Amino acid sequence: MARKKVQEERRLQILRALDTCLQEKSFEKTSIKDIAREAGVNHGVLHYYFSGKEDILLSYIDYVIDDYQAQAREWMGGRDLEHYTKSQFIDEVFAFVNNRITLNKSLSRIFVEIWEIALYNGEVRGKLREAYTRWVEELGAMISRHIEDKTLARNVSIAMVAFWEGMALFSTVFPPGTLAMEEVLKGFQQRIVDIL
Amino acid sequence: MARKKVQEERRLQILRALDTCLQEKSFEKTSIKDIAREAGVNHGVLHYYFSGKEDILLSYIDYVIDDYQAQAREWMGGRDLEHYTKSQFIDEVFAFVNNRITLNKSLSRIFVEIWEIALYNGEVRGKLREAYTRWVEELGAMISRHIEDKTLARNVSIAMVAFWEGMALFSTVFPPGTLAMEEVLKGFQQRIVDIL
Amino acid sequence: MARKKVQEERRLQILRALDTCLQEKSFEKTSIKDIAREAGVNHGVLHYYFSGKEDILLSYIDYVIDDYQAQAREWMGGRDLEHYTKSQFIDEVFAFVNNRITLNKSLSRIFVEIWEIALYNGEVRGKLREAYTRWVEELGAMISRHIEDKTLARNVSIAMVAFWEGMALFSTVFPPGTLAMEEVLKGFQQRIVDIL
Amino acid sequence: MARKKVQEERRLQILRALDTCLQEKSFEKTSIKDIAREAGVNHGVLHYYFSGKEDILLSYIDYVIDDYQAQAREWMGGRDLEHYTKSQFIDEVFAFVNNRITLNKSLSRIFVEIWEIALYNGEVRGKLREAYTRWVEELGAMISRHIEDKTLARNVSIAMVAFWEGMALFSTVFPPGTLAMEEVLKGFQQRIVDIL
DNA sequence: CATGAATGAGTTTTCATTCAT
DNA sequence: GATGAATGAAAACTCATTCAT
Repeated sequence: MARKKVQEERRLQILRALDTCLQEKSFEKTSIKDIAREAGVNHGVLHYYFSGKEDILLSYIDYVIDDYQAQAREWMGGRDLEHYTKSQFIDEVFAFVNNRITLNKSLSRIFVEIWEIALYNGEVRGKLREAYTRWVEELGAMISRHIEDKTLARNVSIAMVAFWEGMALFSTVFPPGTLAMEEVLKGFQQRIVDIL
Repeated sequence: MARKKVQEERRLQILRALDTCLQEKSFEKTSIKDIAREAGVNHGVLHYYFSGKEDILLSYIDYVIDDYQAQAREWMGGRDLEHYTKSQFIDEVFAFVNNRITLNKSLSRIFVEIWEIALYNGEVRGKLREAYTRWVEELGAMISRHIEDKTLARNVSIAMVAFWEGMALFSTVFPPGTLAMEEVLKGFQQRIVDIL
Repeated sequence: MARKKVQEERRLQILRALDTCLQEKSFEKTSIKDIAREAGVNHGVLHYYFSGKEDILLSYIDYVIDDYQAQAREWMGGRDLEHYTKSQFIDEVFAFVNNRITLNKSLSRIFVEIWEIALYNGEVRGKLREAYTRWVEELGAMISRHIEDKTLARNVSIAMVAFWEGMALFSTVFPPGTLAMEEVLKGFQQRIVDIL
Repeated sequence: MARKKVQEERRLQILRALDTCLQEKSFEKTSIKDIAREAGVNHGVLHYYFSGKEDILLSYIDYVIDDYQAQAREWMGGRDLEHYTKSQFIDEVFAFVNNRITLNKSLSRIFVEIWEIALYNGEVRGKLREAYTRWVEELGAMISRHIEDKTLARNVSIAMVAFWEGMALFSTVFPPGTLAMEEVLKGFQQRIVDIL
């Protein structure tokens, strides 16, 4: 039991180290030794806990996706969505997404990195597809409470996620303040209110 | 003069080869020899025409951006935007962007690759910033003809580009038909019509 | 005493595991962990019972040689060689050697492996020299009972062992039935009868 | 043309370097850098001329086998076997094999190494099988000129090769003079004369 | 005694780059 | 200008061995 914990902790330590490394180098350019150095462990242990660099990557992606899904669950659990009015609901959703995702620059960077890896790696692509599908579906389910047309609900949720991702993309390239990100997000939010 | 032309042709040949290579491997994993093989030239010449791998990359990005700006100019030149009605204008813009950009999967892949490189490379980031800034501005200028509020025009154009980019991102991960891309694009287009 | 037995049993368990491993990988490519896995023990204990990988090897070679000498002794002990006729004797010797050694493919493989190690390892070479010397001498002694010329007896026994080893070598490379091994062995046996 | 020559020369240089290395270390323990050092070239070139360590090995084995088949051809070409008497023929064959093969200690070492590799490597095993098959067949064809029974001819040639190989094996382990190698070989030769 | 986490030397391989021809 | 041979740095990975628990 204690053993398992130690193992899991070590793995997390390594994944967190990779997370840090990715803020300054691409995964491709990040060497096993870089990660080890950042984690403060011998590079050999990375091969002890993971079967190779690809395994680290895949585990890392799971870790990132799990983490942000946990955040989403936590957010949902913390409020009584059932009794929200339409605009209260939208306010809350945007507040959450804007602050935790779209305007979270370091998360956005990580995701751009993952999108790129997905371009050439089917397994990563699968993970991404699954994560976004779930996101769209859960958002769609929430929207459905405020709208009749289910197809519209789904399409709106796809559009919302696409828009958020596009904005996140911009946040990695434009220095804060350059693009009127907040304003644009607010404008978009207003349109969504109008639609629902 | 002729000399210059030959040189320029050789460079283009190499950049086109890289373009092909990027459809199956990341830039990082694409070797100079891969590009040379694809271009049908000896790998040594790549160092004659370019100062190194990074130089090829930078030139390639210019080439890609120039190419798509040329397409945009050609499109704009080919029609009399001045006399378009609002909805005609929007129809045309979406038709162009959807077909040539958002749903152009191989272009989207290239751009995801470039976005990722920009994450860690200031020069590339600059090129991207400039390209998107220009895009937003030109779109904003066009929109301005149909709307009073100039700030709104700009914000709408930012939102449009962000949305298109998000959809392009999705197109690289979701098999065609999985997400109701066309429908979502059409729905979004309708909202833009409503706004203007 | 009991302690010693347990220890000895553990060592044997490990050596038998190595024996199994060598059927599919060279000693060089067989890792300590491979052996441990095969033996069903933790790899750490291999360093407890043996001083290192080389020590395992040396012990293993002793084990193999001891084992096959034990077989020989058992064979000799089981029959009254004193009263055999010349051809009875030859029949018996060949029957034993052919079945237990020359045509024992997995033993032959092990020996090829050991011969190769002996090429570069003086200690192993010594063990091999000693084992073959003893074999030649014991065979020579048996032959001497049926022949006057002692030098001839020795030379014949050397030739016999060489021939058997050569045939064993072939058995590791030629699929059974490819070379007419049995027939050749029988023909050779006949010549030996003729000589004695 | 000249290019090809240079390439072939370089490859040979590397294979000869491996040959030298194998006199003191097994192939497994010989590193690419060892071979490069021995050949007096940068280790990178080994990957330029060969696709990897296995390719070097395979090429080397071809080189060794070709070399010794060339020796055999040269030997055969140099004498008028048609007009030899039986015992002249046997004399010559043994003289050649004894000196060039069986008692050529460094060649024997190489072959023991190759036999061992063949144990675990199907491609090498195939090469060995082919080489020995050819050897047995050519020897059998020569013997057939002096004997009626074709099956016997073949079996005798198998036995001869097996015996020679066994003796070669001994030569790698017993210091010269320890075993009465020459005498044994002479005795064996006499038996062959008797048979034919 | 047993375990398994940790170490670090060593191996093969890749590749941008240089340079003589 | 083109060619391809050569260089050397750096990467991922393996593994015997050590050692604290």
